[in-house]
Amino acid sequence: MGRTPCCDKNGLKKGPWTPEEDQKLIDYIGKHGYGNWRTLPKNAGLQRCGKSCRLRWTNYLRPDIKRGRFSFEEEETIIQLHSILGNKWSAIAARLPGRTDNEVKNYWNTHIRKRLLKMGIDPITHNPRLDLLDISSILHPSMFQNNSPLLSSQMNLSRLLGMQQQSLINPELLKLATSLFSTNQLQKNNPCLNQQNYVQENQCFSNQFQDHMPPLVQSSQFQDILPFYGDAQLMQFPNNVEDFPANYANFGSQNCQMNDYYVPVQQGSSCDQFIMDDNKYNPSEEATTATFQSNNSTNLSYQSVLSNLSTPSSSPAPPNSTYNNNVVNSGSIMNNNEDGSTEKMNNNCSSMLKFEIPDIWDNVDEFI
DNA sequence: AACTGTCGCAACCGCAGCCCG
DNA sequence: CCGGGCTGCGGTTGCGACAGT
Repeated sequence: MGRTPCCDKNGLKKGPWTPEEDQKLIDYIGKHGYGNWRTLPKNAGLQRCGKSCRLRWTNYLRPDIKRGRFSFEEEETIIQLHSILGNKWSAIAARLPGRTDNEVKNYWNTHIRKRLLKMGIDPITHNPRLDLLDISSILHPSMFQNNSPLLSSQMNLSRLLGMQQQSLINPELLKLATSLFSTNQLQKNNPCLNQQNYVQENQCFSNQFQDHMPPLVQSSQFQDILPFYGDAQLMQFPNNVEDFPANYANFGSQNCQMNDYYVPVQQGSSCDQFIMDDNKYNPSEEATTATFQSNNSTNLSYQSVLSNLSTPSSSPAPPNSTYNNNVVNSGSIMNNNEDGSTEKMNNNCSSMLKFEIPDIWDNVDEFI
C-alpha cells in the first residue's frame, strides 16, 4: 500500500529556510504550540509541509537547542552510547541535553566516525579493523626483543588477541592505548603536565600504585602490533598479585588523566581476584570500589572515581556494561549475574581495569 | 584571481511504528 | 482486525564555506 507523501509537492517550498519563515514558525508555535504538524504550516501561513516545519523546529528553532562545538564530555558520551546503542541517534541525543538526533548523527559522521577509522577502529563494531592488522607480525614471537623476560612470559598475545570468536583485541584495550598515547604526547608537548600534577590535580595513580603495576609493552613493540596507535603503550592485567608489584614504574608517570581513576585504598601482598563490586556501585555516587582479594584476607582495594560524564546521574549505567559488573579472576573477566552467580565472559583473555577515554582525546588526531 | 576538491551541516526522503476510528 | 493518518527516526543529499593548488 503506497503512502501518500506527507505534503502535497505542488506549491510547497523546499530547501533552506528564510529568516521570515523561521519567525513565522516561532511566532506560531509561541502562541499555539505545536500540535498537528500537518495543519500547522497552513495555520502559520507557511508554504511548507508539516514535516519540514517539524524538522526545522526540532533541529534548529527550538529554544533549548544547544549550539556550537561538542564538548569532550559530549563526545565521550556519544562514543560510549554508540558502542551500546548503535545508530540510535535519538536515544543518544536524549542523553545529551540540547542536542538533536540530527546534530549527533552529523557529528558522528563528520568527526567521530572518521577519527575512529583513522585509528583503525571500526566505527560500527567499535572493534579494531582486522584488515589493518598485520596478523602474522602479531603472532610471530621474534618481533619481541629478548631483553625483557617479562615479554616472553607475560606478553601473551594469544590472550591479548582473545579467543576464537572474540574480537581480536579488547576494545577497552584500544581505548586505553589511545588514552595512553595521547596523554603521553600531551605530556611531551606540555612539560607542565608532569606526574606530580596529575597525581595532585586529577586523583591519578599514586606513586604507591605505580610501584605495583605490571609491566608495559615497549612502545615500539606496540607500534608494531598496532601501527595506527603510534607509540601508545599497553598494559596487561596481571594474572596474580605476584605479577602486580613487578615493573609498573612507567604507568603513573605517563598514563594518567583518565576519567576513571583508580586510587589505592589499602594494599595487600597478593590477590587472586579483582572485584568490581556491583553492590558497591551506585550511579548517584561518585565512587565504586574494586577489591583485590588476597590469599591472606588482606584486601587491595582501588577506588574508581567515576566521572559524572561517564555515567550521567540521570541515566544509570547499562546493566551489562563494564561499568559495574566485572570481576577479573585470574585474568578472565567474570560477569556478576543478577542472581548472584558469576559467569566467565572472556575466557582466558587478558583483561584489565576499566578505563575511560582521556580528556585529551582530541589530541589523538594530531599524532596519527 | 580562478579553479577544484573537501568538509560540514541543514534539510530532505522514505520507512516503520503507533494511534485511532 | 484493518486501514489510514501522523509522527519519529535513520540514511542520504545538496550546497555553501573553506582550503589547497
